[in-house]
Amino acid sequence: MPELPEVETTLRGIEPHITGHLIAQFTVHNGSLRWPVTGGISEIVQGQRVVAVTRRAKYLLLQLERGSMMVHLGMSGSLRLVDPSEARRKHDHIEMLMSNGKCLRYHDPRRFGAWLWSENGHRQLDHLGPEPLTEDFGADRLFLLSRNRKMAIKPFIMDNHVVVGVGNIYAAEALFRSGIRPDREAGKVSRVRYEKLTVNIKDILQAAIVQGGTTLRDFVNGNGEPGYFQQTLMAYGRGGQPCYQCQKELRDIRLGQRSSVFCPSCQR
DNA sequence: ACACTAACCTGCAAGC
DNA sequence: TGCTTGCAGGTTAGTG
Repeated sequence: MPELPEVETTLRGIEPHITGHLIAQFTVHNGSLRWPVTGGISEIVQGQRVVAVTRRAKYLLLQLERGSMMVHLGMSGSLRLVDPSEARRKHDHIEMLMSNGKCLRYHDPRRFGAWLWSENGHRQLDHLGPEPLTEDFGADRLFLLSRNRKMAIKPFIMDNHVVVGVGNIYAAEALFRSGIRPDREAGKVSRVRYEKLTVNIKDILQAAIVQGGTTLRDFVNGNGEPGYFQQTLMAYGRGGQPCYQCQKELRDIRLGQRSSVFCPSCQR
């Protein structure tokens, strides 16, 4: 799944083909997602115009005339624009036929994703921290929020209350570039190192967006094309292999049930 | 408030 | 060949 760059890539791929058009038909083939999607949703959204498509954290928001649909891709979700005549694949759970003839298909083998309709906002968005690529996210915030926190720094920067959009891949990469061990206690990292980390988080996310995201197994953008950022990964997925900087063997430890690769020599 | 675990589900690779 | 195990991009709900 999709971290922030993959969601942003998806947004840019589908937005121009969706915005301004009517939802002609909305079909739920399998509504057993994180929260059940009932067939009744179809009657509500059909006939409504898509006013805008935006992103908040890893959520996509389809703004309709009388409310909004919040879409999350979970771990294995993807959205693709297809010709309606194209055969539906296994795990294509939801499809949205637009008045311009385009069909948006939601594919999600693990079904950790979500499609939620609301007329007046989504409570999931209420507690979210700042967007990483805006001025609202800076080193001061990381430094202040981390004081007296015993938690390891990697789960700390992956906490959506702290900052959104930093998932397992980009957390590992940002810490590698910053020379910070992922298991370092968040409250003991200096302000100077948080400044470096902040810059690296922003740089990496931005670079990944430019390259169309990271495709590990099956991520595709709105047009079915893969991303290329995986060619840039220095740490993620490289446990046991030599560090590109010092040739020492990269270690793979578990933090908060997530694999965390780092270089014991370059990261302290 | 904080720290930590288990859970949701399918697919795939590795090991026996 | 098959069976079992563990792991995978995220988030929430529940425990102390």
